[in-house]
Amino acid sequence: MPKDTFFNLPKEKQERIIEAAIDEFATHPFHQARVTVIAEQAGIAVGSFYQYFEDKKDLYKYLMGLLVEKKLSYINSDMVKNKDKYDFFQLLREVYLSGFRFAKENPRLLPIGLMLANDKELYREIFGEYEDQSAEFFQQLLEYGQVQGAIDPAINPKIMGKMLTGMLYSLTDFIMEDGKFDLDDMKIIDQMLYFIENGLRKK
Amino acid sequence: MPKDTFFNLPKEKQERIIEAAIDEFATHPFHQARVTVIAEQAGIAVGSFYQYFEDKKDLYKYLMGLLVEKKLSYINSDMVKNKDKYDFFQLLREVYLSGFRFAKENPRLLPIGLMLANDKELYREIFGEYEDQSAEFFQQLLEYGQVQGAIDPAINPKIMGKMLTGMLYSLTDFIMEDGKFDLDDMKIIDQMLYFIENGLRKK
Amino acid sequence: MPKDTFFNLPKEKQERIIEAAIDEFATHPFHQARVTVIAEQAGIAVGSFYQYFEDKKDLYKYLMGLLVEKKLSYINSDMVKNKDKYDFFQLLREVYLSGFRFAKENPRLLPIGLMLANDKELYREIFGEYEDQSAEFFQQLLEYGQVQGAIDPAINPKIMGKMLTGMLYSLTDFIMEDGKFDLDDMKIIDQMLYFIENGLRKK
Amino acid sequence: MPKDTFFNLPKEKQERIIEAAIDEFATHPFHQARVTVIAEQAGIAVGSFYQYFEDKKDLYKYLMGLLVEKKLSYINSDMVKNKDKYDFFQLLREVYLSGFRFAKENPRLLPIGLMLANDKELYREIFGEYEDQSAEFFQQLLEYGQVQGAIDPAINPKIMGKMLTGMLYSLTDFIMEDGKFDLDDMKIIDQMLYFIENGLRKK
DNA sequence: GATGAATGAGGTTTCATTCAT
DNA sequence: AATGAATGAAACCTCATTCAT
Repeated sequence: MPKDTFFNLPKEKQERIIEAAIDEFATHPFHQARVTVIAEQAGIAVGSFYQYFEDKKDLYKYLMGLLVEKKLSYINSDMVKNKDKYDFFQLLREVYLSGFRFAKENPRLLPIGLMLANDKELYREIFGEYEDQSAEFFQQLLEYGQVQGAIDPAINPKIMGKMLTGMLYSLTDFIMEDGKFDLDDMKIIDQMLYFIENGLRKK
Repeated sequence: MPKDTFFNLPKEKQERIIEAAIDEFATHPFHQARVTVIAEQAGIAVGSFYQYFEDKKDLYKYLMGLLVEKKLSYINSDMVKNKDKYDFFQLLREVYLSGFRFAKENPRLLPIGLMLANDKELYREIFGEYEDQSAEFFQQLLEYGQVQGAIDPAINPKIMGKMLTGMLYSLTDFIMEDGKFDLDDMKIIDQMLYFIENGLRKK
Repeated sequence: MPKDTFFNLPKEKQERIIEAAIDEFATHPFHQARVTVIAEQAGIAVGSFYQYFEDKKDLYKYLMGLLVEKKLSYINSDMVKNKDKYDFFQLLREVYLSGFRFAKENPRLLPIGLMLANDKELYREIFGEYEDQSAEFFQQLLEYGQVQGAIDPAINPKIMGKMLTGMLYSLTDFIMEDGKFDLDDMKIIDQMLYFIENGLRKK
Repeated sequence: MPKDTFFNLPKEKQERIIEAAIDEFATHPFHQARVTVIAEQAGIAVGSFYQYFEDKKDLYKYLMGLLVEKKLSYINSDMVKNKDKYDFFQLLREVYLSGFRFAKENPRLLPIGLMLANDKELYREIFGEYEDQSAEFFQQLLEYGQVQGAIDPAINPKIMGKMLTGMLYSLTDFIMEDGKFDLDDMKIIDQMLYFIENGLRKK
């Protein structure tokens, strides 16, 4: 956790630092990211950095917290709360849409998350041992869908949960390569769901 | 490219070095991987390392080449050559199976590829600007499938190519988390294809 | 010398600062002692510290002055003034006793003095070039004792002055290791003097 | 322990490094001593330093080992082995003489030992919890002397052990202030022993 | 006077690469 | 070719001191 000194800073300055950090961490894996660069970018002295944060990792963890928090803020909480009022495919669409919107509006945060995912050691230090929640979430959604009768009972929720996660990653890939595609956003989502729906729906 | 001195080495020694390198790069991102460790592991002197390779990156690039080569060796070349004799879903199954087998038999190579994928700068240096070939390959396959009449014409090959890639990644994830799942291999592949087939087949 | 601002402070606050400083300097050699810790302990801001003292050394010097002053306050000034009324061994006993009482009642001050004694550079800056006064004092006492006829004339006052000093240090060592010995205080002093008296008295 | 690389160095270079280290540690307390200075003095690169030693503390511990070893080499091992052939005061003289000779010939090592003695934390790390062996040694010698009948039974060996240690320290002080005294060496030792003998001998 | 954030020089340590044998 | 010591450019982090309010 950042020290109090950080939170006592004017919002504007806090943001400058966070922005600088995101810039650095988005372009370099943790160990390659340099405190000096962040400080310089943010227009503060290196010494100040260490008055705000315990060390480089401290800032990094904090950033990850923000990322998670922000990501969660994108999902329609109303739908989550009343998920029994919605049909499986409506829920799925919502999940994909929220992931999509988040990625679209926070493109620089994406690579940070991805890099972390590939540094097992660091990942564990930050998120502990807990597993890829995404796949698990989809798995539960699928089980629920099967109970509802919307999903083909031949589908194995565990395997398919993983697959839906993989496709979600692909979706964010589109965003990261933005500009290279002339497809409009809705069309992408619709395509995915069209495909998934045909693949999963009970026949 | 490694220097001639490297290729003049007895095969056994070459292999020892490659194995050591794989070990190190599989557990550490490029910048974290240490030449010293590789040399030690391989039982050679650090100085020798630099007589075989230009520098750390040189070895890394070479390794990547091997990886790609090896990966390609897993796909059934007969099928590729005579792909017009096969039906779309047969081809797809073959691709997934080869990816699966490769991952299963070369588990240490997987994380290397993943880490590289997250170091954009390095990636570019090694593979240049050229795009995710996997997605493109699937895209072509899909287009071919549509011509053949096997694939629903409402499917957008570009988008779906990306999705099939994402699912392929998920598949390798299963292997990397091996032991945690009690699913038998064929079942996983079958499930995936069952789902994909329902999702894509012309109705 | 501390600035006026320090002396204008309420006595209570001055003491808090001094106490904090003693705590820090008693547990860390000068260069290891941290201004921040002292300020925090004393409940003042770091900035304030520099309004009271020129710098860290300033406080340290001041502390040393206090230490010396306090130490001197322990010797029976009446005896010093009328030292011709007393016999050599009475005087010696008084000196050892005062050293003993000082150490006993100010245990935290002892290590500060010891540490300083080992940082020649710093020592010189604070006490200048002037020599170990303790040894010199004992030397004079011994010379006086020889004149008096109490001390064996074969004794060399310079050498023996040094030795008496060394034994005084050993005495304070007993205090610093307090609790480890089950000897009662008077017994220690008596032993020492018994030994010294036998060693020195004119035969 | 220094790494093998250090011991593989030509003796001459090893010595240059040790000399440089002694110089630095003799004039600065551990935390104040700078690796850079040692390296520069020794005429090696900083990087080399770390190829020879784990870190600063590693070198320091090694130095301490040398010091102890050297110190022990000064005592007449023949006498120690056959100590029952000697009289208490002969043994004591030998101990003081060896301490004296060591100090005389290795004046720069003395302050290092003294500084360490005052950094409790560091001391513990290097010598563990074990107590001032010097005092204990003297204590045993005294007990032996009492059994022999040479020493006044009224003497408390524990207290007096400490005192003899204190005087030994004073003796080394003479050496460290060398040049300031016009006393010749033997005279100092003789004086001390004359005094001690009178103080301790059974009457 | 009081505060506590801001500063930056300086110290330790790492490691890719070069050099000398 | 083979070796492994030598090098030095970074990088992280600490903390006395100054500054601005």
